[in-house]
Amino acid sequence: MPELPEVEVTRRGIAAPLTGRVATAVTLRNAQLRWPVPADLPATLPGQTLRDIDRRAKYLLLRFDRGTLILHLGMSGSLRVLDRDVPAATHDHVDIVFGDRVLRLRDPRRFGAVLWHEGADATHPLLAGLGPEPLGEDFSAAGLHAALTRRQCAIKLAIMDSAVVVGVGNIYASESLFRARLRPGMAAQRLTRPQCARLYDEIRATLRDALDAGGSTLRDFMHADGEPGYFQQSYFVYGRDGQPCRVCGTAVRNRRMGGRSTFFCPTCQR
DNA sequence: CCACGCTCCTGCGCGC
DNA sequence: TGCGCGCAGGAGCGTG
Repeated sequence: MPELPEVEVTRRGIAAPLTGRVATAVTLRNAQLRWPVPADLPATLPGQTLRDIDRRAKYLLLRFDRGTLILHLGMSGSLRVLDRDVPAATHDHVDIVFGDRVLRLRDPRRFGAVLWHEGADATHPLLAGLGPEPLGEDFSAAGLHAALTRRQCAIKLAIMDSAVVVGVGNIYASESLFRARLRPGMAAQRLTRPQCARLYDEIRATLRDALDAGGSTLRDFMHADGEPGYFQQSYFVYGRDGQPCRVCGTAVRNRRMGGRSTFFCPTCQR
């Protein structure tokens, strides 16, 4: 499941071979993603040069001459750059062809999105209203504290809210809270300033560590027959229900919060 | 403004 | 061995 580090690794992986190239064709095999892929994309995109690729939250923003192609990988999406004549497989829904190369979106669960937007990012409903980037300069311990003082919900749900901070998914929410030694169920507004500072630090450290781990796989990222740059990672608590905490040995617990599995160590997290 | 539950979809793991 | 069920999950969106 692509979280922010995986999306950033994907961005770097596809930017290197594609930036500066001209789109020559678009193939839509299945336009029914989370929202319909615009049917006129095969008419819109060809002839336009890919100038740059940015990322905002988990959205990839492919900057073309006359607009931005917004991509989201959902839960199961992946992007690869391949030779154009590599046959498409099951769940390969969209191709953006760049001459002899192709950017191919595979997304078995089709929670992803491919959208076209002309105009400033802030004018798009999916991008307007997003909170700060966790690794950016707009995110701060003080700002996090301010955002949390209004929230009565559990801290885990708060940091997964894109209005508070973007890019913290279910896995890294549990991991960040473990590293900050905070119970996922504690009320967001009850975090003290020092606790907010710790959480701020650990959200960033958790994402940066994952990014570093992913960066090491970047070398192999674009092999035509390889899987994209998702990487194995050893988690402190995520997915480790009943197994010993790596710090103190207490059995890790799994509790459902907001319909999502939430893992924590009852001893280390208070 | 805030909180919560529903929804989209397929692959996988488990129980029988 | 095979079948069917339930769960997993990002995040927008409608409702209270």
